[in-house]
Amino acid sequence: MSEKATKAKQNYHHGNLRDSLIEQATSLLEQEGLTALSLRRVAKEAGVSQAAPYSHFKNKRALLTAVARQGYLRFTEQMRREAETHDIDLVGLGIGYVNFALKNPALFHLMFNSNLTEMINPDEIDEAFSSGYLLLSQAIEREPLVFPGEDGRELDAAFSWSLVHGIANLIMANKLFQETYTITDRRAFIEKLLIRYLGFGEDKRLKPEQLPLE
Amino acid sequence: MSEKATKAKQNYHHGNLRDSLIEQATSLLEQEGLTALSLRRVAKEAGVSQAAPYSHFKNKRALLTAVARQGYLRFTEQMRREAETHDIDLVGLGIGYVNFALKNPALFHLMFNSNLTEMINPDEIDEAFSSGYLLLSQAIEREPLVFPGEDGRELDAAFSWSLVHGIANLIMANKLFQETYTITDRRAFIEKLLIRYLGFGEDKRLKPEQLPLE
DNA sequence: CAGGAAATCTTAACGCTGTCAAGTTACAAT
DNA sequence: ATTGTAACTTGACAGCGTTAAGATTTCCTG
Repeated sequence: MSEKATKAKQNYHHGNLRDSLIEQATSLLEQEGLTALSLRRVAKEAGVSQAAPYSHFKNKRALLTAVARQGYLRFTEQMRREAETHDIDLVGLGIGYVNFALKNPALFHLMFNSNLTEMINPDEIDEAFSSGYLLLSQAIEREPLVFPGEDGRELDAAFSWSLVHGIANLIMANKLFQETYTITDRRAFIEKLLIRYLGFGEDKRLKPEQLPLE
Repeated sequence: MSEKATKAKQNYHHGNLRDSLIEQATSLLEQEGLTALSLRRVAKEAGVSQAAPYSHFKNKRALLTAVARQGYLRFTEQMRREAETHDIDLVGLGIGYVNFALKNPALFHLMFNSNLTEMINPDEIDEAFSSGYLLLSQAIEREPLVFPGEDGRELDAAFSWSLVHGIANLIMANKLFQETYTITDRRAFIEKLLIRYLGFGEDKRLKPEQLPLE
């Protein structure tokens, strides 16, 4: 037949269904939201029957957990790249963080805000998550301490992360800006916020970084 | 009959179904989570048939919006009381904020993190929400400016709110503390965080406030 | 006080969902 | 070639949100 390389589909055995399901689920998640993401639709999109996903995932939550896990890996990779190109720096990292949230709101929501709704299994993503947290710790190490004390680093880390995480979440909830703000205003506002309150040491310069904001 | 005052139920007409539905939904939300909250269960819990809610709410989202709306009102009322008893102050307000989130995690999540999943209609809660935002603005007015400039107040407000909101969300996501931390450690950590980074002026004293943390 | 309008609630049904059991197909190893 | 196992399909189940049609009660108007 020789259509193995070109299509690799319409066979009884899909060949790469597990990854394909994660991919379709991620795409469906970002394009139509978490509510519209049903296991049956993901299966249909992947070209298999309704129950096929159960060969690779225990249930819907297991699939969503895999999606979130891959989200953390992408997140970390993207942050690392940004941090490396503009030399590693806390403000740059914060901008990258908000950036990711605004570019992938539904995925970000699944990653961070779906513990409570039990849509994902937090234990299975700890390792993917903590590799991202390492970046924050490293950046914090390079900054001067805001307050002295033995728990200074830990407090600075919690502070920085909370601030950036709060900004991202409030923007996603559409609660941070006045309605009169243009997109340019919003970008400038976010940058000011991060530079002022996250720039621990001397006054920082604006990054050429652009925030998407739609 | 004279069972109007005692029961006021098992009549064909419930009498106060709308409020009763909101109440049952709120209770179900906190006790079993958003996933377990189905319209049919809420109706059953209120002692009416599956379709009865549609006499009072257009759909499930409208009911959840009413729940979130009432959550904002309770939230504001609680914050106002806390702020008044310990004289109005930004740090106290922040503690109250985190407090509320930890005591009512599912409700808090519905209020702030469910825009994206379209479980509530944001337009119908704006008014209930903004009365709470007023408290923040007032508290900010009484604090010294962190940085001078004409948008100083606005930036300070966005900063303060983002920080507190981020702390609340990260705690709810179980991402802020090391596992070795005891509950007492966690309380102290949160208070330190808020006092250090949110105490704009002189050094603040610890409030007698206690954070629940489970 | 009568009677009709309007509000409230019930029953029944629709398509969609997550999940499971049973059977079918393809592949891999002996 | 045979057999075992993994991958997939079909069919079914209960629960979901929502709607339509009809029943019951309250409320308003005369």
